[in-house]
Amino acid sequence: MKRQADRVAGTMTIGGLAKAVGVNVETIRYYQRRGLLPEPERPAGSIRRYGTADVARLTFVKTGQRLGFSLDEITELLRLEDGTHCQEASTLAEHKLRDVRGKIASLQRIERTLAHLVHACHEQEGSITCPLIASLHEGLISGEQQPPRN
Amino acid sequence: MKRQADRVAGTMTIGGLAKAVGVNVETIRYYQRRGLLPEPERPAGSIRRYGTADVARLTFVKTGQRLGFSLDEITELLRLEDGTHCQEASTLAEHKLRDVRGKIASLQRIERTLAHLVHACHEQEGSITCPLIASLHEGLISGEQQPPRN
DNA sequence: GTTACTTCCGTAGTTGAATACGGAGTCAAG
DNA sequence: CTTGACTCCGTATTCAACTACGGAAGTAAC
Ligand SMILES: [Zn+2]
Ligand SMILES: [Zn+2]
Ligand SMILES: [Zn+2]
Ligand SMILES: [Zn+2]
Repeated sequence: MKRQADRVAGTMTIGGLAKAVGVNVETIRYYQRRGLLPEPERPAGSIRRYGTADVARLTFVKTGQRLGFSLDEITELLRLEDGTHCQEASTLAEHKLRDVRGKIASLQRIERTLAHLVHACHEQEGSITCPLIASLHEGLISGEQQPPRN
Repeated sequence: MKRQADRVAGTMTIGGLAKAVGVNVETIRYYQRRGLLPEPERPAGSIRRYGTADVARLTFVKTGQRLGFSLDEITELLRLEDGTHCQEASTLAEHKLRDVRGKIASLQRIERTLAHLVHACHEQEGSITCPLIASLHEGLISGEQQPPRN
C-alpha cells in the first residue's frame, strides 16, 4: 500500500526545507542533481514546493552520513527504503561496521605512538635531541602504511 | 656541528629515490613544489641526483603522515628538524593527539550505533520493517553532527 | 509597484594529496 | 648511434561533498 498522499505538493520552499533539516540550500540542489532527492514538479511558471516526504528523505540522507555512509552508499540504502530488504541493508551496515572498526584500530595505533612520543619529549631532560623529531627521522613508526584518509 | 657532507650530490636519480622510499616519482616532484623537499642543483645540462639526506627527509615526511600529520603540519615539523625545539614539537604532537582522540571517540559512537542496528536487524523476525532503515528515517541517531571528514 | 529577498539554473571553484599527460631533453645498453 | 627507458617541466585531472557565482525570474512586504 503506497501512500499516494506523500506525493502532494507540500508547502515549503527549498529554503524552508533547508532550514527544517538544517542544511544549505545548495546542498539540497546538489543532492537533487545526484539523484538522492527527487525534484518536485514546477507548477506553471512558479517555484517548486516541498513537503514532509522530502523532509523525511533528506533526514534519511543526513542520518546515513552521520553513520559514516558515503552518498553513494546512501543511494544504495535509499533503494531499500521500503524496509523490506533487511538482509541487504544489514549486509551494508556490517560492511560499514568493519570499516569503522578498522579505522578505530588504525587511529588507536597512531594514538599510542603519539602518546609515547609526547611522553618521551616531556621526560627529556639533558638530552640535546627531541625524541619526537628523532623518531620521525628514523621512520620506525609502528602501524599503518598510510594515514587514514577518512 | 652541521655535516657539510650531507649536501654532496648523491648518486640516485629521482626514480631511485622514489623506489628507495616507496613513493611515486610524481609525489617527490609534488613535495618539491610544496617546499617539503629541496630540489638539488642540476649539473649543467644533466639531471638531478639525490643522496642519503634526501632519503632521510622523505622518510621524515612519510613517517609524519603515518602519524596523521598533514603536509602543512609536516612543513612546520621540518622547521624543527634540528631537534632543538622539543617544546614546540611536543606541543604540535599534543595537539594532534587530541585530534586523534577526538576522532576515535567519534568513530566509537558510530561503531556502537551501527553495531546496535546490525544486531536489531539480525534479531528481527516477523517484523515487516527493517530496523536499520527505520532508524535512518527517524533520524534519531546519537552522536555526531557530521561524519568524521578525516 | 518598487524594493528586497528567494528561487532557478548552469557552471565553476574549494580542499588535500596526489596522479596523469604530453612533449621535450638525457642517459645507458647494445 | 639508435633504441627504449627515464627525467624534466608545466599544466590538468582526480576524488568527495559541497560551496560559490551570476544573471534572470518569481515572491513577499510595504
Ligand atoms: Zn532485495
Ligand atoms: Zn534490517
Ligand atoms: Zn623555537
Ligand atoms: Zn621533543
